[in-house]
Amino acid sequence: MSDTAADSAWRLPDDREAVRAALIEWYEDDHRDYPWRRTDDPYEILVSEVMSQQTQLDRVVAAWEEFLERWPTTADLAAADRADVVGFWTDHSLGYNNRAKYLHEAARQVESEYGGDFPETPDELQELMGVGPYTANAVASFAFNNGDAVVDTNVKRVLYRAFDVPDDDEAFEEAAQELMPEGRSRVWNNAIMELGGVACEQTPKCDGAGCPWREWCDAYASGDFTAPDVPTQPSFEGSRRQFRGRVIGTLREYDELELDALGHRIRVDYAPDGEYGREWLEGLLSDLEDDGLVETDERDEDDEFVARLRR
DNA sequence: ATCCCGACCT
DNA sequence: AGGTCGGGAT
Repeated sequence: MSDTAADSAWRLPDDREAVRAALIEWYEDDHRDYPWRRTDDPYEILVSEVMSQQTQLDRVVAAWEEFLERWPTTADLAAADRADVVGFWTDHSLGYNNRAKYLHEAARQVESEYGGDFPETPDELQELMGVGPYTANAVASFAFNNGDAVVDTNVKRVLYRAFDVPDDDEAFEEAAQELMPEGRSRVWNNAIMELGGVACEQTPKCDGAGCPWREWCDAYASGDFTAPDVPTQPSFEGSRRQFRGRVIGTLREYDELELDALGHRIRVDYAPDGEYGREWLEGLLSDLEDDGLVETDERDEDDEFVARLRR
């Protein structure tokens, strides 16, 4: 048998129960008190997970509360106009508008396919739009205490440092699952992500945060706190994403807008026949249309091409 | 500049 | 397997 990354010589401490107990005790003793940690409503959990996928938690709190005040249940959200949900997303600077669409669509799925009651297993949850392996396990865990071990960038960093688990998705899955105490996914997944969030950060605070795993941690022993590579994103300034965001933001202010008018409002160097002109803008709008965020209309009479937010 | 509790489509 | 998707905070 070859010594691939997945079956290389990592192993968890023998004293596994002690490792588990130490982390859970550490978490229960003190942790950040985010409001979604005090609910077991799967819809409220899902909203928090989707919002926090690429947005800092401290900025999510207010948005989460307002979102649930406006659309308290999946039935409310399913009945909403997509333009309003996307608008809310933009107003609260929650990033990727696609996620607003996913959430809206997922709410409709829960209503139409599950009669308003969320499915309770990770596999079923993954069928919901925008819900992948991570989010499915998070919702199953935090709402139903019925998830498998979550593996996100925090968990990877912790496992990589503490137990020398190689930077390999299979290995992370296996190690995480082996470590999680059976039937305790709610507290466990909260705890291990909290560890990655407040102690085993990019720059670790082992002693400051009172890390409960110091006695077992390979990195703490060796002083090597290298972390798995997280792919760095290209700069946002001048990116395509930036202009997508501007299109959404601009179309919110108008019922509909003609192509050139829109172009001039999203970039100062817009020139209909230039490098960033109609052709470029139509490509952008075409993608936004495929994403279900925008609709366009060609009017034969005056040969006018208009765009508006999709309802 | 870099960070931030992934998922989708091809 | 790789490319794409926002934007505020630090």
